[in-house]
Amino acid sequence: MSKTTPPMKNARAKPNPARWRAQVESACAGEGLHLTPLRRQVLTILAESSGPLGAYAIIDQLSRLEGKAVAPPTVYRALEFFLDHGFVYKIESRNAYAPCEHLGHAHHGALLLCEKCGRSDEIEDVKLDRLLQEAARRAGFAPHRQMVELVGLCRDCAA
Amino acid sequence: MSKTTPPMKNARAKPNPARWRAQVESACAGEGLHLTPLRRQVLTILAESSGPLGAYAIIDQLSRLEGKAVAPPTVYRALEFFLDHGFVYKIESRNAYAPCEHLGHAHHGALLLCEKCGRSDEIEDVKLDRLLQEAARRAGFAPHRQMVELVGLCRDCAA
DNA sequence: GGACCAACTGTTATGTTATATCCTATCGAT
DNA sequence: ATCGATAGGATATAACATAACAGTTGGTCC
Repeated sequence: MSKTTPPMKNARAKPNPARWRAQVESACAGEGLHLTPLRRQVLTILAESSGPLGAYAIIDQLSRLEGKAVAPPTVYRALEFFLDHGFVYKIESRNAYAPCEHLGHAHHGALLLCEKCGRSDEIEDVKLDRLLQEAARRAGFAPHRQMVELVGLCRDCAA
Repeated sequence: MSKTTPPMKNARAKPNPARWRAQVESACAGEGLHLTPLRRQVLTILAESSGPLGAYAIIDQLSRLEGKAVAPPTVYRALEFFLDHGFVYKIESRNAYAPCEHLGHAHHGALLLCEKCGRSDEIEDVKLDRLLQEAARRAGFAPHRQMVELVGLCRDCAA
């Protein structure tokens, strides 16, 4: 098994994997999106992971679950589906993927990435969003997608 | 030549490549940093590019300049040097590298990335930084490095 | 029903980005 | 002169991502 972006050692479990799954399921049902068996598998893998996963970590896990080799495009396509609909976000600075809490609110969250335990927390801050929008506007820029990632130590690891 | 993150087609020239070079030179002199011939070459390549460059675009250019193949670690090591000292920033969402304006001010800038022309502008916003710091602190998080990237259309391309 | 189209998945191959490892050269300090 | 520290060369490989094409399924239209 290759050494791909793993869920880091001490990463704490997601607040509520089951809830996230349920939210995605209902959102898909509501919007007529196809939550196929394959996508459901990936959903489960992401939900049950203790932290953000690299695409190849997902590929490895899925291969185990399926009992046969799964090729990269299979997983990347599932990820694309989740990304497109805002169910998952990509952590650009790590090439990793994680469940997006705050499904409703057009996920503009900022990411807090612990460099010790690998944990990834999402925070919402309306003021922050407004400020970003405004700063962009002043520069004549029309933003479309935003990424805010803070790398450092989480509360637990700072101690 | 491989198809690596190029300087995008219409990317406008950097405000002042020469000034940036001079700033880096003087900063290195001041802090006793070794600005070796190799690093100087990479500096020049970055300064003269019309936009952010991928590592392999730098490798290609450097290979041309040197008249012989340059291996990836050579360039990655030079980039690491510049990144460590805040002379260059990495655009995580593009895997590209660009000169860092605002050398003095512990570059906390936000990046405005035009998805049409490829241009990358850096904006400083003290309020934004404060807000981020504060939001992190509220979450018990001690940030260390921050990345703020907005992808969208720049003024010129919006028209 | 049969023709068709769109969405999804499988498969193979390849492209792109980044690092590990080991070795050599240079230079200043002991 | 030796030694350690820093820089760079060379080889190999790891890690991340997409292109291109083929097969399958499920719906729609006639």
